[in-house]
Amino acid sequence: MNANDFPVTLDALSALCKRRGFIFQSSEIYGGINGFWDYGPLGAELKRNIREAWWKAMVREREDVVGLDAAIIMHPRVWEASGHVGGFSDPMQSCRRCRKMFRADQVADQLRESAWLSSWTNAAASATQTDVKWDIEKAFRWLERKGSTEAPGLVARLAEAGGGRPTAEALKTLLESWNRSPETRPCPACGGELTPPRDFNLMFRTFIGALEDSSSQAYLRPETAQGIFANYLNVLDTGRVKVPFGIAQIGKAFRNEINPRNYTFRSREFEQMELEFFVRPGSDAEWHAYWVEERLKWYRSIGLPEGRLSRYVYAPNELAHYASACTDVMYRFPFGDQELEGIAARGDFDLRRHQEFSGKSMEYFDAEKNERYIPHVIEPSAGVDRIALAALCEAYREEWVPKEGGGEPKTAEPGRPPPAGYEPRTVLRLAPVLAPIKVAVFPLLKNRPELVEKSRAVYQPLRRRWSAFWDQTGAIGRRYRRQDEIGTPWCLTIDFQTLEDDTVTLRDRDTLRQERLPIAALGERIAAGLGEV
RNA sequence: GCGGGUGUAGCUCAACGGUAGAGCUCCAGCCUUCCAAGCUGGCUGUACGGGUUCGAUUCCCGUCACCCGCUCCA
Repeated sequence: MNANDFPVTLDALSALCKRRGFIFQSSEIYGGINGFWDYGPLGAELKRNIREAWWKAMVREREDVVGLDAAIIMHPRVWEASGHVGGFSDPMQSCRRCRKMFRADQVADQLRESAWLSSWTNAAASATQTDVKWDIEKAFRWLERKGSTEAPGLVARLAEAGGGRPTAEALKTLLESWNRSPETRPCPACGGELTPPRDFNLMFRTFIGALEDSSSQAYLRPETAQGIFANYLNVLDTGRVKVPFGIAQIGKAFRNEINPRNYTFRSREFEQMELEFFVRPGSDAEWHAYWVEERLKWYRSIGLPEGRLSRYVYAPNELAHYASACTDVMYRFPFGDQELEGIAARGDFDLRRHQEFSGKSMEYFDAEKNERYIPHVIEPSAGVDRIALAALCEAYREEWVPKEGGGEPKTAEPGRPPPAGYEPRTVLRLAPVLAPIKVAVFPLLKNRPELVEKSRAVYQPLRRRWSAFWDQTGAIGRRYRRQDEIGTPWCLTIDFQTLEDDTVTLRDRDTLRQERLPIAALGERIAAGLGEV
């Protein structure tokens, strides 16, 4: 890689993606809608290539993994079992000062355990034999003494209410308000003002049938994984599978993210590629390590280099209570190291929960070992859109290329004009397997019918096999540049020699080199370049 | 979600309380024997809604979107 750590900005990349038809903002003609993206003709091909590379590596080439395509909307009980409804469907309050989030129904409990509040209560309570009363004066003195360190949010709030500095009067008003309406209670962490309870469930809700009431409420799946767990028994019964085995699925998932950012990186609608790999309890660690390596290998195979990939290993206190290990595959985006995929060892949590909620036994009988158990699961879960974005970031280059051909491109130095004899180009150096268009076919000149006709004849059989493109517009150099910008690895040019001996020139996107080869050899040459042989 | 900023053609940018312009791109034609050449012609725009005004792209308000920071991301 060149010296510049992040040679591409998201601005430059998103401009190219829009200009060339990779990615559009959803509903753009109506002003756009935050958190949703549409993939144009080239983006659709790119994503399809990513999915196919994954499916090939995870399902087709393996004997121990089968595929699945489950519905997006599932029985609402699925999300109770998974834990998505319950902990996260309750209204939340966040502190306007320290920004911490609290479940509204837990604020009272958390206040009882709050350090600043007990300190304050102890200082302000004036106990008689029959009653405990708050002494405003004492309370105010505590605030003046310890408030700014122990409850800065509360002090700030009183100062605001008191017109610059805290007053006993403002305190009295505040205490009365807390007694009147519990929703105005202070932040358990800092004493600041909490927002009113708001719904922070990140699942999109919908209704089944025409009646919109609570009994018909359903959710768009926030992850594809549950479709796999819910079908575990079906696949076990019909798929002729034996532990260890996996079920793989690709599909859309939806999360009502509070604040989508970084182009397509965090979207509200996104596509996941998930594998649930079921193993014998006790072999979790071994299989987890295996899948981390497998997945990293796959990322390298689609052109993401070792140097930009990393793994984030969760510390024990970061793990969900049921997980024994989790490793994220990270990619160095222009906006920092971010997760492409999480590989988690989830134990038997999911199957056990579904057993509990559905009443169906999830036990597996292991005939070889003659034992019965609920399999443990290793879950590699990847985001298609994130991988597409990483591939685009990785591929995007601004280069200087020699004007007359013959010579290697150089990496452009940002903000400087190219040296004499060179001109700039933008190129996507996508791995050929991901390139939306594999090969472009040009007649050298468009006003020579024999060249045009011949080029069509070369093009037709190629497009039946690969995504191919034919173009006769403009000078040949311009057509090469256009293909460079969308990542087409090879361009074929039909010239006058072709008419004599049925050979064409094949121009390489990355090296700019041309080789002349017989039309009959094209199929093999391109297949080899794609690693298909 | 909070604070700040920004919205004019596909892109980069002009202009103006009274007919919105350039370069590049794109399309068509001519030309062109391998890396964005040239000539001719053409398409396309004031984010959306409301207000003020004789008249609003311009001023005001709201909404939406985008950017930056914070937050959030099971």
